[in-house]
Amino acid sequence: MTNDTIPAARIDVAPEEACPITPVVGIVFSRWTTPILWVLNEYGRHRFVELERRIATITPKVLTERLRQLERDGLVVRTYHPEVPPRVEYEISELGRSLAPLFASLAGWSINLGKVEQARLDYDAREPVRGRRT
Amino acid sequence: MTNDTIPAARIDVAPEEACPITPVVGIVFSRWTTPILWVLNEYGRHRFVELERRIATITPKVLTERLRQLERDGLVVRTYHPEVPPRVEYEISELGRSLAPLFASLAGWSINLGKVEQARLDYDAREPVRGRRT
DNA sequence: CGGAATCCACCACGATACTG
DNA sequence: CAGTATCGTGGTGGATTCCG
Repeated sequence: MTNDTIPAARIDVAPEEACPITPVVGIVFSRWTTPILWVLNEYGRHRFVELERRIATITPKVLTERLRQLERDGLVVRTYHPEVPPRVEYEISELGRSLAPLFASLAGWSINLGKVEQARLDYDAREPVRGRRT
Repeated sequence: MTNDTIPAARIDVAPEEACPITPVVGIVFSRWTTPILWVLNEYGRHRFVELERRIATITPKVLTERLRQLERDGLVVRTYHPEVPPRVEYEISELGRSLAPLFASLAGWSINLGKVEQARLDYDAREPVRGRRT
């Protein structure tokens, strides 16, 4: 505990981000990951096509990519059943499940979506006044 | 509490997303918004350049864009002081401040980053076995 | 200082095949 | 069924320049 530990340093924070949660956001909230994790968490194990249908607007290619990434990050578990026809199942991992309270929090914040919508209307209503001074 | 509330409907979920938190994610976790909100929430009101320096890797163009978006969504308040030289200050709004617990949750989940890293190492270690069957 | 305007590069995503 | 391969594009972000 001598003073040869980090010398207070500049407050410039990390070189990368001024924000400690950025890495988590990158992992958990990159495109399509939330619908996938939500579905797996909420409705349990799914086959590929089931996910595809459940999410509907995702293409198989992108679904594959995202599932790979989630599997790699340890948030999703992939199980291959060597049958004919082949069957693959995806389920949320324990690590993935640990995100549940977070998701619940997020869902809870949804009650504020109306305020956001209203803020947008207000903003758009007074913004045509070009120049945006004041 | 009669059964004339939402008639069960199809479970096909929303047409857009199979996931109710997607809208919130779009608003709160789009690119750069977290560092900005985090800084404003954590360190209070900032001038444009201060934010620029604090975040460091962001370009003024993108910073402007994101600040506009956040202002429009009611998460950030912009105050213009007509002086010479001009001075503009950004601070988090009450609505933005309501995200604080969420951010704290996220920050708390950071303890799992090591597990993610380990999962990646494991995955990469066994993946060179091409074919990815099993 | 606090931006706006312009130009450009990249790649994530979508669409459309095809396969074990 | 559960993907992979290939191609094309648009939209986002970076770099640069200029302005009130």
